[in-house]
Amino acid sequence: MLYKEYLQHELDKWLQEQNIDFHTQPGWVDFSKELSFGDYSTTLPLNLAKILKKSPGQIANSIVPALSSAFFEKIEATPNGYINFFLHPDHLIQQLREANADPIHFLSTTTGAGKKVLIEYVSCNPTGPITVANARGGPIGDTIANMYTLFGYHTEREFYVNDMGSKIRKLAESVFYHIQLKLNGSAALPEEFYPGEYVQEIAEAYLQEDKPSVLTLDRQQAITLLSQYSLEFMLRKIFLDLDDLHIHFTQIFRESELHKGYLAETIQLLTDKGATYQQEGALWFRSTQFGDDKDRVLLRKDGSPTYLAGDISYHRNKFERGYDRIVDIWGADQSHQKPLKFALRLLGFDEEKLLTVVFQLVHLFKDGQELKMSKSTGAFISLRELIDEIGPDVTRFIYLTRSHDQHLNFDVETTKSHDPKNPVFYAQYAFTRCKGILREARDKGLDLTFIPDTLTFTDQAETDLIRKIAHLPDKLFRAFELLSPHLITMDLIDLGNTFHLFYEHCRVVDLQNPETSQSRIFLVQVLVKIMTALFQLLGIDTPERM
RNA sequence: GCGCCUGUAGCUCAGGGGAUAGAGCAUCUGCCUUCUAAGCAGGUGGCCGGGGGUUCGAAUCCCUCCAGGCGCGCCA
Repeated sequence: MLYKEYLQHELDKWLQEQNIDFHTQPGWVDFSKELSFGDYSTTLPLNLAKILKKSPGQIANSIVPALSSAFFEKIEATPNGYINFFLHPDHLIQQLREANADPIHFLSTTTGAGKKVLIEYVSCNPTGPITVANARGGPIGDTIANMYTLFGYHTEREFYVNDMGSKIRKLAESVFYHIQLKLNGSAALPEEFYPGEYVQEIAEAYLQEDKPSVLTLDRQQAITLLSQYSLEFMLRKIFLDLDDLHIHFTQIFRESELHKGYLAETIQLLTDKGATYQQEGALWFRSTQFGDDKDRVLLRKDGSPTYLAGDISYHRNKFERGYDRIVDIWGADQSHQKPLKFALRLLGFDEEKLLTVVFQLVHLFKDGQELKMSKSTGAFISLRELIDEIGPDVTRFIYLTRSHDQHLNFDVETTKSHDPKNPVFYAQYAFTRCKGILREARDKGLDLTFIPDTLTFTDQAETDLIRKIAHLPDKLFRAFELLSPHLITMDLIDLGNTFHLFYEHCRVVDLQNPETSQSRIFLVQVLVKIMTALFQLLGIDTPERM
């Protein structure tokens, strides 16, 4: 149940009845700052004071009588002008029962029913292993996609492969070098070269597969062959690494698909709009017309399309596939957002449908020194190394604790030491404690399927936990609106905290007090279901024991 | 120089113009004969980068300065 939405609606209704030409703003109904202020609070009276020329306290007093509702036990106007809403205990228990019956339905809404969303993420260049830096889009994109699914959207997850660019050729040149070195004992270093160890790995894998010796081919043919091979090799590795983080795609889109006339057609469409011009042998997009810093090249002197031209075509294709919403998860080093959106507007697409989540880059430190990562120098920490050191759960959790527009800094040493104080364990431990309680209950012969007709909760720690559960739908919806998975992570830590408190205060399995025991077992079972759903959203495991 | 992001406790970070600025970690003090102490309770710790402005009210919005990151290719 989304109480914020409900309350905002009620307040707007009151404003209308009073003929006050004023509309509430989303932030005006929010969770109360502390438990003594109830569950939800509004600052509407404070905002009305000036218009109505009355004190906020007076206004609060005049609104309260109009707001009676079965959901709330108490609606209180404070002298300083807040209105605090206290959820009714009976209603809270009703919410618990609903959460138990169908946790997914309890947590979500059907906002996206019948709608289609495409979400594209990671899409790293297959010119090397996926690194700690470019993997960040993985957990973010995957969790956002999970949220869309939760809220009823038909969700497609896409990985875009740049299989046409010069960087693939550079990789092939590098692999070719190693093959020549291996077979001939010597080779000329190509002008463009990737120094990483993985390049040798590709060369060795190629030779092991008993391929016809590339050395008999002319250079051009050899490079073409090796481009293909290296690309597929790296893609397999990337998807294997992502698989360990439980990241999967419903489809892969290859840039080469666009080069069968679609890209040329897209450029023609832009030209038809008068948005391109020829200069110095290249075809330019007149993006300054829309406020861009400078015009952008679409077709180079040699006639080959730029990355931007490809991406405009790719997004045109996304739009033409008919989604209600298109989400791009981009690293901060992607700089062509502006001209891309200009082009799409020009092509007649609704920009509002396209949401771009830009995440800031990852910075690694060791002994206080930043480790600079670069594929071209071969210096980087691969995602694989990180997963091997700290496991997939901690890896995902680290990526998901920070807001995407926050730089992600972490120290290699502290992260590699598998620190048991990592916050992911705090939340997971709460979960395993729940599971421990249920095991104990079962061992003592209690019936876990039994749901009492009357549930009684008297301890403060119990009601606090129940209230936290009741607030979750609002919290999740907020995380969804903002496409901010890290808020879910925070909620899990918060929920864990409230549970640990409950655990200390309230003995659950207690044969001397069967009624209290049954109510608490029910509560723990609901919590298990809720936490499972939240961990699933984050793609993090729910261990039985730790 | 221009554009985007950031600056909040010792560290990593939450915080939708409103009530006394929060969490985890670290540190100090207590708590295991009871469902896992990877926990709980309590203490220490803050000119919310500086300055100005808007407002009844600013960590939050605007301007400016300082500091850091990223981008500013006929690379992808």
